[in-house]
Amino acid sequence: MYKAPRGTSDQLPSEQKYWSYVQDVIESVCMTYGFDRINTPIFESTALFARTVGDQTDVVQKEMYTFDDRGGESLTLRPEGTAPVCRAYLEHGMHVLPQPVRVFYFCPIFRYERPQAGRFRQHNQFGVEAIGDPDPLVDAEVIQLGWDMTTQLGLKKMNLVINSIGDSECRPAYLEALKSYYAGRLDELCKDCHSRFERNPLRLLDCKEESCAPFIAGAPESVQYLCENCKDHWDKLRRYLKSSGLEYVEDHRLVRGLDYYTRTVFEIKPQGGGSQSTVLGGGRYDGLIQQLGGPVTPGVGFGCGVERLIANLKEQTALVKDHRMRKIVVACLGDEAVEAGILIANELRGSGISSVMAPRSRSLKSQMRYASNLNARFTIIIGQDEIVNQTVLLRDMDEGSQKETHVSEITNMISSMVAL
RNA sequence: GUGGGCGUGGCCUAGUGGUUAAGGCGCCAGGUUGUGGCCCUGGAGAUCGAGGGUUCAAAUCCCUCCGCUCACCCCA
Repeated sequence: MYKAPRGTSDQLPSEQKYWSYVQDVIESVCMTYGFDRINTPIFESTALFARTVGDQTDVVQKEMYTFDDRGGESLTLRPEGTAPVCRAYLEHGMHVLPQPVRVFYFCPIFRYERPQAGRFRQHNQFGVEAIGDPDPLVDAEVIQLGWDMTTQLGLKKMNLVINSIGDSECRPAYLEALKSYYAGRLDELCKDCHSRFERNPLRLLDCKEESCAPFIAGAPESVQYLCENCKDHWDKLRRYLKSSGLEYVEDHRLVRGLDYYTRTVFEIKPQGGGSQSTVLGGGRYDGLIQQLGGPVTPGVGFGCGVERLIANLKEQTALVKDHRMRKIVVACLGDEAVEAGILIANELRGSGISSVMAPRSRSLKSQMRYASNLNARFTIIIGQDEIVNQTVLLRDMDEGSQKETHVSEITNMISSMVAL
């Protein structure tokens, strides 16, 4: 038996209401913030990600789905959404558009990881990018969009966490301070923190080991090492967030895993959420486009895990309406009736009404049961008598009542009743 | 990549050494002529994750592998 590959899953018909609900809300929120949709390819040149995400990051080191195509070119299934959008920005000369360019995407993301709760090898991300404006006002706008989306989805008890990790100007000094702080306590740190010390000191602040907690509490904070420009950016951002009434938590332990982030980083996660609960994460990436060979171009954005959004929706039992149209089932007795039934079903479809033929070579009882199991709104019954009279029986499955109707009137009649 | 838990019809579960593996949900069909939902009856559907071992006898005990799941690393 074939099964969906590890870490992937089918979005079954019964799940579709969540997906269309989330997509609808996302699209309308993005629209109100002036963000337009962009779609990029599902795979890109491997180098695009290796260069921007960072050679030393786990994403590049061990999580990319990379393959050579038949022409020998190394391609990679998109492991994140920002770099492709920046590539498209450059490729299509979007710097001539009014800046910042505001776009959003909704697409599958691939990472070769061990799956667990809230983590998959293929998942869907909704993300936004605002490219071409360094102003903290844009950071605030992007953050507010993300927050608005979660509230409009109906998610409660979410936390917005923000931090600033500086830029190429001031971060080196901070990293030095952090390393010298930790250098004296190396033998007291956990095994993972030893490798963090070497590979990615910022992540020392994110250790979940209890024994490391006291060191984190006393560690130097990046916001205290910000250079003039970064400090100004950080102060203004917070002022903008406050003035729009957004409640946020400053957390100096918040760091992000991708190398391209500068200054602002932020996350939205459910209160008391487990380990893989972050629903939305992003930040500013002022050096990314330059790294792609473009001119110095600032940008800010976030990625949001749609599966995690939906998991939260279900947990909070937020009401999500099923917008599927109820069906009309056409039940026929005899070959002649089937031919008449096909015509009627097609006529209904032509008027935008969902209609299906009941499975053939079954008793009427069985066809009725079928209609009932599909939660059909009406069943149209056609037998010999109806053929002769040019009529059908229209049965209301909710009321349990039925009446004989001339074939020429059936579509109008159903249209008016479905409209109710 | 590392560690824990778990694998019984499509789904949920009983069975923890002894005849044809049990039940619920779902599916299909019947309960007299062309009528659903409730009820009743019946049917289909499982090489008990796979392979090997112990035993007179294995879903049940042991080993290996595979899969799922949770956690770590890391991330949405």
